[in-house]
Amino acid sequence: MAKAYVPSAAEARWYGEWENRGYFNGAADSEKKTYTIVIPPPNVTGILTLGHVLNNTLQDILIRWEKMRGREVCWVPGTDHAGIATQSKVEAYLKSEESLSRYDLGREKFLERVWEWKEKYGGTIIRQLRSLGVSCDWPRERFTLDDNLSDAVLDVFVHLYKKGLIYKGKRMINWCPVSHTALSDEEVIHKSTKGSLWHFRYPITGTDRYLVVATTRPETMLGDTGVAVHPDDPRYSELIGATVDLPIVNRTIPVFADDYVDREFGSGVVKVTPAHDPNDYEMGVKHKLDVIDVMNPDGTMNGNAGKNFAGLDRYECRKRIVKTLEDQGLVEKIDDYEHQVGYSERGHVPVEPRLSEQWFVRMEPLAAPALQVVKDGKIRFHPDRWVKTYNHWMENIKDWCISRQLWWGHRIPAYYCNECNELVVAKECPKQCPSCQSTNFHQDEDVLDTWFSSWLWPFSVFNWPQDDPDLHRFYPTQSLVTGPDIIFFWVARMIMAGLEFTGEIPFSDVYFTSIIRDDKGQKLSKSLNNSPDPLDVIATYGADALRFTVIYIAPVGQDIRYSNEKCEIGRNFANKLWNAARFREMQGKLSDDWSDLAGTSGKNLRADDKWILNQLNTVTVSITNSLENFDFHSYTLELYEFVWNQFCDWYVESAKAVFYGADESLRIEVLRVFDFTFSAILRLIHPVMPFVTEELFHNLGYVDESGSIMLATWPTALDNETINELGLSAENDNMVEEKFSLIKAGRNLRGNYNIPFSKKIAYTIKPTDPRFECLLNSDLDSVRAHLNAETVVVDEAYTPTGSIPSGVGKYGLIFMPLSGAIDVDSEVQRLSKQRDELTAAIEGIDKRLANDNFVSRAPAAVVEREREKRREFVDKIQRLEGLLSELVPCPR
RNA sequence: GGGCGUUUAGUUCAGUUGGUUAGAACGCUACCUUCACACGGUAGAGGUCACUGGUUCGAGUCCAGUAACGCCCA
Repeated sequence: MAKAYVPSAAEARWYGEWENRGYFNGAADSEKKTYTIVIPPPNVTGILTLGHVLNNTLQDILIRWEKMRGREVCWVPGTDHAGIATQSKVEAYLKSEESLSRYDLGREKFLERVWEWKEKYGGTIIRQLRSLGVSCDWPRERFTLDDNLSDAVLDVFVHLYKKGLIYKGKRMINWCPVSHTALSDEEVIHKSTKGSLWHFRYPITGTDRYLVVATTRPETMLGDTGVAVHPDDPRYSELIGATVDLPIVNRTIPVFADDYVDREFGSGVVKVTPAHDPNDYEMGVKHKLDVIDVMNPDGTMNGNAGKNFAGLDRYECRKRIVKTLEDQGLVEKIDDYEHQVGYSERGHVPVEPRLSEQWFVRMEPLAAPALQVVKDGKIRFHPDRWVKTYNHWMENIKDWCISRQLWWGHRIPAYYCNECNELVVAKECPKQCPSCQSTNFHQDEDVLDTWFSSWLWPFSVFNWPQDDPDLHRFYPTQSLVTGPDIIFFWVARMIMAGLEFTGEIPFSDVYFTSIIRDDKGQKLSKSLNNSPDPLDVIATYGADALRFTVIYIAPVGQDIRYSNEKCEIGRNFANKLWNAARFREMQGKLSDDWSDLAGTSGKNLRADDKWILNQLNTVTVSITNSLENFDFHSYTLELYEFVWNQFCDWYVESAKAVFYGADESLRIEVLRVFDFTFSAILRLIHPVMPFVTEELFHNLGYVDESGSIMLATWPTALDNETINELGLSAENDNMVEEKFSLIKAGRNLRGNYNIPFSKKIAYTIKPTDPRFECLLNSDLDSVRAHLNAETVVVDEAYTPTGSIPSGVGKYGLIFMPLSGAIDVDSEVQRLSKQRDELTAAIEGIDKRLANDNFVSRAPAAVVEREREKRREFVDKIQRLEGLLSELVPCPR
C-alpha cells in the first residue's frame, strides 16, 4: 500500500464498477422494504456547485446507509427544464452565434434548437455528480419534459380545471420586463433599495390650491386615475369628492376616501394608478376607477403615456417626468427613501406589476390537507422549526400564477375555437367545438411554470398516472433533502400535489440543508468569484474528503462557512484511515473469523481490547441514532473522534505491543479484535466516504475482488450475552481510561525535561488501588509502548527517595527516575499548581455540601457524586503533598 | 412592521432531559522524522459561555428583556 492515500485511483476504480454491477439500481420485484429518494432535479443548464455537493452527499449517505441496513433503495436522479433560465440561455446563445432572435426562428424551429442545445450542453451536472460518488439509479433518470412526465402535467392541469381549481383571469401579476413573462409571487425577490420619495403638487380643480402626493414611482403618474385620502383625516375631509387636474396629462381625476391610506406616510395623500400597482388596482376596482396602462411589456412607455414619453424606458421616463414637474413648479420636495423593491429572480431587474390575463391555481383547497399532514407529524421536517415557516405560508396562501409567456415548457392544454372563441381544456386538441361545431382551434400560446411539473416529481418519475410497478414499489418516497429556499416553490407544493393526485404523502421526512457561504460569511456567487468548482476540489483533495468535510463543517440548520482549505480535514481523515489500514496490512493476512467475536472469551482479551470493543459498541449505537435523527454533523464528528482519538491514538498503539511481542496466541486474539473493529469502522464510514472505505475493504481482504462494501451490512450493537461473555463493562472502561490518563501524566514528565519521545526511558508506577495494579500487570507491554519506555516497574510499595519527577492519577502515581539532576523549583511549581487547582475545586464542592438546600434538594446521586469527587481530590492532594515533601532542593 | 434563527478559545463550531475543573478542529508555542501516518506524533498556552435581570440548592443550558448580526414574509 502507498504511504499516503491517493484518492483519484480509488475513485476511478470503483465508481464505474459499482455502476456496471448495478449496485445503484432499485429492483421493483425485490421482497425487501423499500427506501426511496427523489433528487431535487437540478436545472438542466446548471453545473455542479457546492450546494449540490452538500445536498447530494446527504442523500447519498442516506441511500448507502439504508442499503446497508437491508432496504431496497432507489434514488431517482434527473433534471428539470427550467423554463426561463434555459430559454434565456439559448436565446443569448443564438443571438451571439447567429444573431437570431427566437422570433426570427418562430416557435417550432426555436424549440428544435433548444432541444439540440439541451442534448449537447444540458445535463452537464448529471455527469459531474458521478465524480462525487453518488449512488443514483441512473437508468431511472428523468427529465421534466420527458413524455411520461409531460403527460402527467397535462392530466393534472385538466383535472384541476375540471375541479374548478384552475381558472384564467385578468389579474395584477409580477411582470419581468426582461424575460417578457409573468412570474409567481415566489419568483420575486424583495431587496432593500435606496431611492427617493417625491412629493408632487396636484392642482385642485377650479382653485389655486393643490394636493401634495408622495410617490416612489413618478413615471406611473401618467396612468393615475384617482387620488386617495384617509376618510378620517381632517386635513383632507372637505376635499373628498372634489377633483384634481393631473399635471402633464391634464386629466381630471377624483379625490376619494379609502381607509387603506396610511395617514402618517408622506403627505397622507396617495396617487392611485390601478394599472401599475396591486394595491391601487384593488382600490380602483372598489371605487370604479379607470385603468390606464401606460407601459409596454418590455418596460418602456406606450402611447397612453403621451407622445412626449412614449417609447422611453421607465427609468428614463421617470427622470423626464420629474424634470417636467420641476419646470412647472409642481415638485414640493424630494426625500431620500429606502424601500423594498421586487426584483425578477431571473431577469435581475425590478418587476413591473402588470394587469394581464393569466392562468391561476386556487391554492386554498389544496393547502388545507397539506397543512394537516405536517401538523399531524405524518411528514416531519428537520430541523422542525421549518414547520412554522411552512404553516405561515400555507395559512396565508395565495393563488398561484402558473402561466408563463415563454415557449420552452409544457404548453397549456387550452384550446380556443377560431369561430366562437369557446375555450376547451383537454389533453388533446378537440375535434369539434361544443358550442358552434367548428373544427378550427388554436392552442393557448403560454406554457406552464416549471414548478408546475416539479410539484409532481415524486410520482411522475415513476410514470404516474400509469399503472407502473415502480410506482407501486417506490412511491411514496421516504426522505427528501433540499434547501429551505425552495420550501414554498417546491416542498409545500409537492405535499399538496401528492395528497391531491395520489392521495398519499409524497415523502415522510424532509431534511433542510444549510446554505453554503464563503469563510467570510458571504453568499457564494459568480460575481464575487468566491464559488469554488467542486471538480477542482475533488481533483485536489478527493471526493471523499470533500464529502466528509462539507458534512463535518455543517452546523445543524445553519449556514456553512466553507473554504477549500477546510477540505484538509477530510483529506487528513481519509489518510489517517488509510494508514491505520496500512499498519494492519503489515501485520499479515486478515483474521479468518473477523466478522464476529463468536467463541472469544473475556479471559483471552486484554483490558484495552475490551475497552475498544465497548467504545465501538457505544459509537455504533450513537452513530446509528444520529443518522436516524438526520443529525449528519454528529455522525461525522463521532466518527472522527472515535477513529482518531480512540482507535488510532490508543488502540493501535496498544495493539503494537502485542503485534511486536512474543505471545502468538494473544496476537491472534488481538488481530481478531482489530479486524472486527476495523471492519465496523469502514462500514460506519462508508456512507460518507464511499471510495476509501471500498478500497480498504478490498485491500485488507474483507471481501474478494467480486465483493463490495456496498453489499456489507451495517454494524449493530452487540447483544448483552456477548457483552458479558467478552467482559465489557463501564468499570473496565473507566480503569483503562485512568490508565491512559496516568500515561499522559508520564509523557508530560518527559516533556518537562525535553526528553524526546523517541528516547526510551524508565518509569515506575505506584498503584494505589489493587484493581488498577492488577490491570497494569495484566498488560505491561502496552503501557511500555504507550510511554515508549525502556522499562515500567509497577510497585505498590514504591517510595520515592529524593527528588524525582512525578505525576498523580486517580488510581496511582507515576515516576520518572532520572539519573541527572532535576529542576526542583519547576517540579515544586508544577505539583503545587495541580494541588492548588484541586484545593480550589474542593472549596467549591465544600460550599455546595455545606448548603443544606443542596444536600436536601438535589438528587441523592448528584450529592453522592460531589462527595465521591471530594474524596478523590483529597486523595490526590495528599499524594501531591507527599511528593512535594520529598522534593529537596539540590545543593548548589 | 411580523416571524425565525444566531451570539461559547485567535478562527470555525460541539456542548443531550439544568448537575465533574466548559470540549474539538484549525491556528499558535515547545519538542520529535520512533518501525501506519509530517495529510503525522507528544506536550502546552488560550474562555467573567453577547449583555441585564429572573427561576433554581445549582444556569453555557430554562424564562423575560436588551444589543448586534443573518434569513424569511409583508
